[in-house]
Amino acid sequence: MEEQFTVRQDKLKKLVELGVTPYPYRFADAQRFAAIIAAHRDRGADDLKQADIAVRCAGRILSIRSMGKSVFMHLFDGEEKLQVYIRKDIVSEKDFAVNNLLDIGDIIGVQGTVFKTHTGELSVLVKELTFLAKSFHPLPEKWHGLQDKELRFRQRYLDLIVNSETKDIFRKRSRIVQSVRRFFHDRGYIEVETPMMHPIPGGASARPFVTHHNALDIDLYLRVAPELYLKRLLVGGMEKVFEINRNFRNEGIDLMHNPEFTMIEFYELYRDFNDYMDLSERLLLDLAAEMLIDNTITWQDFKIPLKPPFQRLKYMDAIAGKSGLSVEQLWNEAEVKEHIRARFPEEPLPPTYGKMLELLFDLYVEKTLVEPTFVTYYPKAISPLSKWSRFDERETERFELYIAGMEIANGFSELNDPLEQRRRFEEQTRDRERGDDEAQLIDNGFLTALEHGMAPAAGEGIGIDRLVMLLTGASTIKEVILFPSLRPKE
RNA sequence: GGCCCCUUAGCUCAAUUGGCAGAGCAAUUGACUCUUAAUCAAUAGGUUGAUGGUUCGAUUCCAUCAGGGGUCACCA
Repeated sequence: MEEQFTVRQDKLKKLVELGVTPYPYRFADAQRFAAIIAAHRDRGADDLKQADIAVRCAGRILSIRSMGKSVFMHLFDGEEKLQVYIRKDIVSEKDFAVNNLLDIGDIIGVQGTVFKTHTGELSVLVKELTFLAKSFHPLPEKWHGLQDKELRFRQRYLDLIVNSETKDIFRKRSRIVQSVRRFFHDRGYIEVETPMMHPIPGGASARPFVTHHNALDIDLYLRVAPELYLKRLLVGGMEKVFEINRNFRNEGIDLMHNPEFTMIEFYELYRDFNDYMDLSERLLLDLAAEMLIDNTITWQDFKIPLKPPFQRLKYMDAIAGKSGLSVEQLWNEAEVKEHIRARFPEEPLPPTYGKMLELLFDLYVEKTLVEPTFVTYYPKAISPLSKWSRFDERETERFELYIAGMEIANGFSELNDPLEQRRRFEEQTRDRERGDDEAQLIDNGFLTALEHGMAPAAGEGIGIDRLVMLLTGASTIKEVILFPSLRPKE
């Protein structure tokens, strides 16, 4: 422990005595291991010997097998492993002395020629060795990798060095985000950035984090959603916009939730929620084609084929189907209250009618929505930013997409009647007074924007972390966030 | 936040009803010019998460605390 640290510091001193620069500035033109392997993997040993191909590459030492006057090491360039072979009769005396002071975990650069060992492994015969960095700490064990979840998350760099599955997940995450971006750019959307700090937290029902701005001497809230700012852009005539960024919600941490999480929200003028269900389906199928085998999500115990068209199910029908209540009974607050009291006496009675419906939905429906399903026509009471349904004033043109019992997307025809929007906010204020502390606050700046006239529009948000979970099979949200929220230690 | 489980060497894991805390890898020293879980010989490494308690004796039993995992609640 302490001993390994001091031993390795001594080795660095000895390297300096040999004339090595302990922290050099650059090692340019290093080839990626993957490229070297791909270029020469299929060539025979004799062929390679004759070709005498020079390569230059760098990586972290993962293993050392020394036979005294010759040494094999595996290097890792963050992506692939490559074996290098150092012989006393080939490298300079100094380089061989440097080699003898190397530890697993150190980073070196090498120049040499490509060859194949007797067992056929493509390797680099080192001619020149460049010391690049010392590791004072030992790497986790090579057989089992790093198992301890806490260490994996707190010291993610170790996880990335030792566990290749971790690296795969984040490479896939990058590809997914890239594909999503391309999807919207290809359709003429422009990417925007709106404030992360809001004077009034809005756009979603959630508790915010509070911070303070000293110069203005005001409290600000980390945003729970960018929605109200993106819709201001719609008023400004930005016809198609999207933003991929973090939202912050002051809620619990579990398999599906991290206090900061990544959302894409996108909006388009002259569209409604039907258009956006179609668009969501297209996006999911494009991603599936790129990321999945047979368009099938493998997650937990589920195998879920993504087959269009996705099922569409009205919110109230969904609850009615599972609860035994009729849709008309569900529209009656007294009946709903009675049902909850009778069937779920242990549940605290929600403070508002909307919350009661949400409770029933969560208890009866959510986990059953394994196949991709658009739940549609959410009640007005729980959808303060959605436009009322053209068929039933009690409902809104809102949908949520569920896959594997997880909420993945939430979209709607945007409410663009400023007077109705103000009434909805006022209703939220009444909910808040009844004890719903997640009810939304009145954002007068947003209302003023709507009063200038907003064309009909559709909008939607998709949780990127959950999407990545589904597409990579990751079991928890912590596996798809590089540095998930943990209690700080020490 | 409630409940349940976990915490032993740098890492991965052992330890009989409560009876001297062990192994592999990593490390140190030595041998070895095609090894790849390299091999061989030797060595070192521990306040068993922390603090109290019970006991002749605690990794083991009890209490409190800390961190983590799982679950429930809130939420996406």
